[in-house]
Amino acid sequence: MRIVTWNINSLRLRLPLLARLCAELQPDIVCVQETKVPDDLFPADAVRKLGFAHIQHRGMKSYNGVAILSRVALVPLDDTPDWCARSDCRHIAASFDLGGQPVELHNFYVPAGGDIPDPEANPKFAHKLAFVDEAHAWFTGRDNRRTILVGDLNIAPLEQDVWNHRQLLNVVSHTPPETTRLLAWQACGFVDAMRHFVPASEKLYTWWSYRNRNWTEANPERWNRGRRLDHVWVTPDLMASLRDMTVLREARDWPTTSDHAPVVVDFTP
DNA sequence: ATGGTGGTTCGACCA
Repeated sequence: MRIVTWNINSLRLRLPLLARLCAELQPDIVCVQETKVPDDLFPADAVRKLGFAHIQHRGMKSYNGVAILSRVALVPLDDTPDWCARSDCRHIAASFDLGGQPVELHNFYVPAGGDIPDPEANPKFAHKLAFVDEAHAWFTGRDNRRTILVGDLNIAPLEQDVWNHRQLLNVVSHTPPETTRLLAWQACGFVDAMRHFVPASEKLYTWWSYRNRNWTEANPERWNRGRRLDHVWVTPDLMASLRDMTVLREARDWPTTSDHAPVVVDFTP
């Protein structure tokens, strides 16, 4: 069972790249964020042609939007909160069968939080912190079993999740109020599945800014200034099923691609 | 300290 999470930054614009991803990786389930497509305009036919007969999507005009594209049957999970009472299409969940038992899959797109890391001065940052607190509280109140949580969480929690820890300590995505909250949410019942495969002492990124041009090895000044904003968490009862994890870094070099790379995780039943 | 790029939608907002 291969699951991919990818902030695709416009599903309609990048349908050809989704096709390429599927041709190269043959994923069973793809969780996408920032689809930027309202539900009535969702390109369901094109997605079905890629082999995903089972689709759950929650979108709005212009912003946000999440979807789960699956080759295997999905049972939608509808009793999820309206985070921060905004109806802004940042979470969708469903369960599917893994080895004869259901697994619950949550796909999140956490608010980016704007530029100023001060909740008093920046309502977007306050929203981000409140969103993570709410999600933490909701999962804390549940019996988390056989659950996978993926998505663009827009926070790089560990020192080696950014290209320069000290330099980014006051940059939104890596500030202590964010990283502390994210790790507290994770600790309420999850294991970091990416760090299960790559030790915390090694650099690991999933996002490279569009604004950093010429980020090639030939340009060491700007090379590889990444952050790990995308995550895969699992409940401990699924750790024995974890088989492999890859950040498809090469996808960040595809023409007209997203600023996020897909994260691929393989499970065995 | 600033501005750098990209998507949605057509001026401004968001990332």
